[in-house]
Amino acid sequence: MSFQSALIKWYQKNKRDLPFRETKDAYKIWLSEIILQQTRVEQGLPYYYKFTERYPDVFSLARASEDEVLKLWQGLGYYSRGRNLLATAIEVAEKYNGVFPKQYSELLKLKGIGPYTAAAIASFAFDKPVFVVDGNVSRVLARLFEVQQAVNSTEGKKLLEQIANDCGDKKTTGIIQLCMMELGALVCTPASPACNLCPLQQYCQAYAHQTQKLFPVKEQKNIIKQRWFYYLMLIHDNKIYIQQRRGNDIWKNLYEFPLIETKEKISEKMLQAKLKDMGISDYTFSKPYIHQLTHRKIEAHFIVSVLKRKLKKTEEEKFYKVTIKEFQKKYAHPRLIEKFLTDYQKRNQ
DNA sequence: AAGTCGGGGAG
DNA sequence: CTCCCAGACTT
Repeated sequence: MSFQSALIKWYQKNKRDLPFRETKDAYKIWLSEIILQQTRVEQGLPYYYKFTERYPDVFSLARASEDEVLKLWQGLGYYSRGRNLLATAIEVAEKYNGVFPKQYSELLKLKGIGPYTAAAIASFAFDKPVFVVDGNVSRVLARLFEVQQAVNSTEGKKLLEQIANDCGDKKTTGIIQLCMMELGALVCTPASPACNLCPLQQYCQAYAHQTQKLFPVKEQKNIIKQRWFYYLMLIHDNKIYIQQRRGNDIWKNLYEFPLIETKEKISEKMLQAKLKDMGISDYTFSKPYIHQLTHRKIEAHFIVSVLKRKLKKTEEEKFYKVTIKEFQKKYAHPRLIEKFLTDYQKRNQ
């Protein structure tokens, strides 16, 4: 028996029931693929349900505002996916009459759709024989064949794609693709693969040599850069000041409190001077909130001040004013801020 | 080719 | 803590 048939057999018995596998609707498949980029199925699934319920088709999504989409996307991260989601929905609705293009090359032109997602849609929705190597597949293949090249190098990616394409013919590509992804997610996991449950055990070179931990090979270590955020929760008239983040930076287009970002950690005294310039004298200084990401560590403090009067006109115009409840309910904001607000409300109830 | 974009879960 | 996930875009 070939490893392909062993794999397919395993898949049919062990696959998870996932809603986006039960449909051929290109819209829903596209939506699921965008949500699942760099995101575990368990984490993305609630968002898939929310989005398909609120926006059952591409036209309803195309009618939404970006604020609305980002609010629904809140908590999932990589918010450019949410922005591109809307942009592409509008383009498909207007330029393509609401029908997703079937060709890989056409799909690739749409915002937020790269090589993986274009192939996934072409394969899953339109049964095209295209194979793509995602994180799961690269791990399975790297172990199966003890691939020495780094999976995140140009050379390694090329090689893996060749290997992958040799794994199936035109008829079996789609199913083999799904099988390998599922195997990577359920059995051939990064840290401690369940080789005893693996249908490919007898075909696996890494298993034969007990070198599972050495594969896949990766290059480059992560350098974690630090940032320091001082958020001002300024309360006036029972409302707080907020602004929308602009520029190509983390949390683009999400909402936040007025922010003082510094290149180094600064003392409370240094901050005091800055605040005094803004006319803020009476305030409390929160504990540090450490927001740890893969390549960023953000240390945030929250300065809470109840203002006796408005900010200066020039400052006042920079911000929106809303109640805390409105902010939480209607304005997409980072997890970090939501965490602070939860603590804040617990203390003040 | 390298840097950047989030958040959560596993180990 | 560190690493990784149904990757894509910018520089």
